[in-house]
Amino acid sequence: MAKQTHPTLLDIAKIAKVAPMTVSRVINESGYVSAEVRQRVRRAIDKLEYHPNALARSLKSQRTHVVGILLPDIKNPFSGELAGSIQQVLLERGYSAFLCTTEQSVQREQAGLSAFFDHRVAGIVVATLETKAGDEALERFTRRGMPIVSVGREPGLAVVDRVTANHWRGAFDAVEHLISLGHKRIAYIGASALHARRLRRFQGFCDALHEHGLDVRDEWIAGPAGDSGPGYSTLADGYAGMQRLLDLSRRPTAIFARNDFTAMGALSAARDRGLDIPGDIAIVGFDNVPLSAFTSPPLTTVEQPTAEQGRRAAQMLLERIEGEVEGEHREVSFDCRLIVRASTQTPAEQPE
Amino acid sequence: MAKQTHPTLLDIAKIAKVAPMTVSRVINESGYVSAEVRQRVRRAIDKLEYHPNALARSLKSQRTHVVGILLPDIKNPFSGELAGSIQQVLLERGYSAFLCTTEQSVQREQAGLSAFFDHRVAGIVVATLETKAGDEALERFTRRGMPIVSVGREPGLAVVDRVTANHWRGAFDAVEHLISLGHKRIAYIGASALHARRLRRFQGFCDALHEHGLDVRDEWIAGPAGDSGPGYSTLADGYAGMQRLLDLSRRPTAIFARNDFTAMGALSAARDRGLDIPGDIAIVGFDNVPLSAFTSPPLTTVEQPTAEQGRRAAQMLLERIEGEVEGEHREVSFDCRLIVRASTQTPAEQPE
DNA sequence: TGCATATATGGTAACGCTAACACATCGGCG
DNA sequence: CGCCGATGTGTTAGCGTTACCATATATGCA
Repeated sequence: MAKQTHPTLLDIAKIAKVAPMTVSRVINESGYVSAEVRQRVRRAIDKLEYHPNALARSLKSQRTHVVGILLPDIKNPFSGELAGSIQQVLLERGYSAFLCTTEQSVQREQAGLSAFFDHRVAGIVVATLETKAGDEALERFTRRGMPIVSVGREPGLAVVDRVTANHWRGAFDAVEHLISLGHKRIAYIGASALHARRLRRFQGFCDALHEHGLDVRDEWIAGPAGDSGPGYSTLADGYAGMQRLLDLSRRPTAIFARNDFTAMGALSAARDRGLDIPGDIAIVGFDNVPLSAFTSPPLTTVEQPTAEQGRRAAQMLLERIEGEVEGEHREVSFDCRLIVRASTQTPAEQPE
Repeated sequence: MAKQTHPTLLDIAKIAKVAPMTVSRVINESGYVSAEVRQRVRRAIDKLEYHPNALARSLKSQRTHVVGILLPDIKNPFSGELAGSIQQVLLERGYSAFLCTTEQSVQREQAGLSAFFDHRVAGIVVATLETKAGDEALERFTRRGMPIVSVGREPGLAVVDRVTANHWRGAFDAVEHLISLGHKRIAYIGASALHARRLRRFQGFCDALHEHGLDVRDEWIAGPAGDSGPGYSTLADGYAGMQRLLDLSRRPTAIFARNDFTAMGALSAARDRGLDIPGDIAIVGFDNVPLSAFTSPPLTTVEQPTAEQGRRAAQMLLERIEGEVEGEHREVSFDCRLIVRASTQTPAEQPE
């Protein structure tokens, strides 16, 4: 067992020849301490390289300065940027982050949430997809008075405040953009029809088609090969999905991909078949990852303000933690923005 | 102030009509407890949804089950994958992760390390670039008996165990691959000559050229525009660097990029100039990010086993924490692997 | 029957810190 | 001169948990 030993308040007190309480006062700059004693204590602190034990402090004060962040998977660039922006706000206000990624595992989700709870974090930011067990756990936590903010989740129960982007609208706009270019055969890549229903981006896709009198054809909805569930969709999923769509006798002329990586996979598959983008087939992505501006052709996509969402979520959480805000759940929704690049244009003539 | 209230051992003890110590025994499954009492206690625990306070436990037992992870920036896919693989091992062994990303800020690095220390983490995994202040802090921590494992860092001081990949060799192999194809004018994109010196990938690049009697020309070393330091190099850096190289009267015929994103930026810049890859100019990346197989053309690159490094680092750290291993610092180095794809081929004839 | 051992439970103190209170000493002022 | 508030320091207790010791009954065996 690697044993660590650390000096305590008492050690400092002995060296400075004062009571522990006085040392505490120096550290917290609270109460009265004479200049002379303060200096003596400071010197002892420096000498021993003393750092207060946050565990003991938290136990005594019944509050921590730690926030739990629950993310789906860290490879997803959305998660990364979110974590970074949340952390920035936390650090500025003297909080630290306890992080857990679930990687689609309910077990990991439970383990992570338990760890948060056991360590009595001051609050939690959740950015995972809803699960039954997860929602129940969160609900238990809120009953104990733990502030929670969700990011990018459906308006579920159990949650105090909610930050999200209008994915539905973003998808709607993207698909309407394709329609306005003259596309009538528009496919979706990113989740099976079964799982897609839960996704707002997919709903926006469907609603845009309906609004313009176009069909949502089942064969034009391409999920991952093994239908692995509603998790993040990858390059390989996009590639495989596009291949399936291109094998159809009645091909789509445009693709709405669930995210940029899926779009890039689709792009790659089309290119490998010798097709021209956007001449033969148009592609729209979602998320505006940095790379989307550098593909060939650059990808038309929808931007969601990820960092803003993270910052806002952190701020809202801290407001709850510090008791600046109480009462009703709050909801903040950010707009998405269509970014038209070269991967979309009017379709070539096609046989009906 | 959002106040949380949690039941304690004492609450359970009262309900189950036993002493707190007995409850503790039930929870930890230590010592003797009769079946009947155990059941009574269990029922009380379920009724109140009691969860032991990890803070109090840690304070008493003088050990935590929390590991600090210090990362450069989370957007970097290497960091993401590393964090994920470390976490997996930690969770399996009942540990949780305290995470901090430095984003090139010495101040954030210090704040993060202090937070780790104040919370008395059981150990630390560091994957940031060396800084003077950071090394000093780590050295102080080791003096206190805190186990530390570094990943991907130089063999610096202050650190117990070290996990790394042989970046030098990977770069050497990649450049030798270009040379074997007949390239003689090979450029580097990713850091200014000043900062590149510290990078093993750059050293491998230089050494390969020297070994084959080729020059390392200063004008063929392209760093980011503002020379922003040794941090991660981006798509935009690659794009801008390639533009500068293509403006030279004496152009390179091949590019060794510091990482895949830089390579993709370079690829994009070359394409925008109407150049053919690899016909006009060959490009090699580094890291084998998923996307590198899907660019056009797919990118020749060097793979480093990121997840293995993370898992190994976590294992080594846990071995130290649990006292299974003591004494001398250990070093583990993983091999990189050249992955030849379509972005490299024999150069076209060029005027000398 | 007596005594060692296994089984079962409780009491006390301590981990490191700080809120709350107690107790000084000092200057100022009616 | 006595009283008040400001200033400076110490004492006590408790946050929730568990290590350690004490106690009590049950069981086995000579």
